[in-house]
Amino acid sequence: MSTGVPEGYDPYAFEPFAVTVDLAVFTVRDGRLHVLLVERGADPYKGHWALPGGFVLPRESAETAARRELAEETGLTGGTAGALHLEQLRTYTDPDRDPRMRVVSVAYAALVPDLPEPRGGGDAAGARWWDAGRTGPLAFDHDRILADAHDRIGAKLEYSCLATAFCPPEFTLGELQQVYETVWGVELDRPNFRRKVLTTPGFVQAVEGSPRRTGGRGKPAALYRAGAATALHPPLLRPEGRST
Amino acid sequence: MSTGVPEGYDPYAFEPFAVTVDLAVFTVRDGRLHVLLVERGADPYKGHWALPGGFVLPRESAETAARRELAEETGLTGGTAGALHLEQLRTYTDPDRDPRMRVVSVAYAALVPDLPEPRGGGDAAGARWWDAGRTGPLAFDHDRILADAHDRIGAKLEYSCLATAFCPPEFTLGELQQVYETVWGVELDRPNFRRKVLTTPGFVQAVEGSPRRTGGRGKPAALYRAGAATALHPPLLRPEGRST
DNA sequence: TAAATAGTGTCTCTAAGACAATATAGA
DNA sequence: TCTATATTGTCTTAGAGACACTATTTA
Repeated sequence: MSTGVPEGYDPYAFEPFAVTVDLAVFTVRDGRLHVLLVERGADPYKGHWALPGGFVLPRESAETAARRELAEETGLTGGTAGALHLEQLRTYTDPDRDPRMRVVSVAYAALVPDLPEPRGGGDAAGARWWDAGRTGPLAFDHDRILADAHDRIGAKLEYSCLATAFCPPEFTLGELQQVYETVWGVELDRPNFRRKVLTTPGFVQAVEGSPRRTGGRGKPAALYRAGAATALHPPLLRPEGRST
Repeated sequence: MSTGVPEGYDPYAFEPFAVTVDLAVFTVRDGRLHVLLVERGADPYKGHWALPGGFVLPRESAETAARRELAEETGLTGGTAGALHLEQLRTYTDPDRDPRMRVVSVAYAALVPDLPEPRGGGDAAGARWWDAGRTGPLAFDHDRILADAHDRIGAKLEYSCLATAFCPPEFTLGELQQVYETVWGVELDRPNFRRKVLTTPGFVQAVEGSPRRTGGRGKPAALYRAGAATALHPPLLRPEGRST
């Protein structure tokens, strides 16, 4: 806004806008991308599943509201939720996107390591992880938001170090590779992936003292932590075409 | 929003949010990136320069509002403004970003070919193009929005065909190269740039009948139109580091 | 002619793709 | 042992960087 409020503008004169946040919370579980959904306990869309979210409070920024909702829905402590990767995706403003009133929603994508089942707090009837590719039709325009979020995450993996946000503090290169394969839906060559990750300065950092983790059978893998870098130069491009 | 409006929620019970759009309209002029600013005619920030923008009307999407404001501020006809590249950037929601009331603003970046001076319609005291790197402190949080917009445009040039949006319908490769050089603030090798553009399928399309345009002196350059592609594979990376 | 800009060709080098081979664990 | 996973290494190839050289215009 910039051209000034119209002379004599009264904030209460218009039908007010409500502002909400919607969250696409992703995790990688069993080699599939999962998203956190809540079951709606009231109309409209009662009984449908939807992205978690809620109203932005009068003295709150959208990001603060998003972190608050995330903590409520996932049962994470405030400290943990505060450290998660949260990224503003875009804002959905279609005048008819909510049948009750004019609601503008700021959507966020959040990436979390594999977490326990959510407790389903707040006013939702239930909450659980869904395979991101096999959700039924969601409430409101949430199918669109979910698709946009998946696209964005996939694109960001190419040129950022974001994939580590899906991993626990210490992880193997195999786990990191599985993040890429799961989000992109492709298979990558392991030696080449390894070379790319290790030759990108600051992407990952070896855990000293060579601790190793067993992944069942096979040779134990070395552990790494996320490095200091945030961007990838050059990017780690998907095998085929891209989006957006 | 998804967890349902609180029981008995009254849209008028809270202090309402206002929703606005802010536009970072860029063009390349004289080898410098320029942005369209308007001078504020009323408090707050009276006399300061700001990004053009305005309120989203009750039955309007944010993008519709942005195109309407763009047409008003630039004096473009509705048809022309409707075809311009307009990209939602992000939404700014700090509770104190406007001293008058709670205003949430959806920011857009627009790319236009070099245009005549704007007529400064609407309620702005004046409107003109500014060198994007030499604006004074702007009103509200518009310095931040402008910086974010510049970053985003620069990043998108790498992996999209967006640069043609800065060019007229028919353009030379030299003009296209200057878009990259201006937005990125670097110099590119002409033969290499040419090779990259011409070997990327669908980036540009030669204008048949070999019409040519004189750029003063020197050999006339061949003309091209924007091609059908929207993404660049592989991307056209900046010489040095990246952002975001 | 000189200067300016457009366009071509070529050599080099980086990094990605393909994939063979080796290492170390559990069954 | 066999199987599974991790790790190393090597050959090939696509594409970017550097830059010499040619072409076509105006002054």
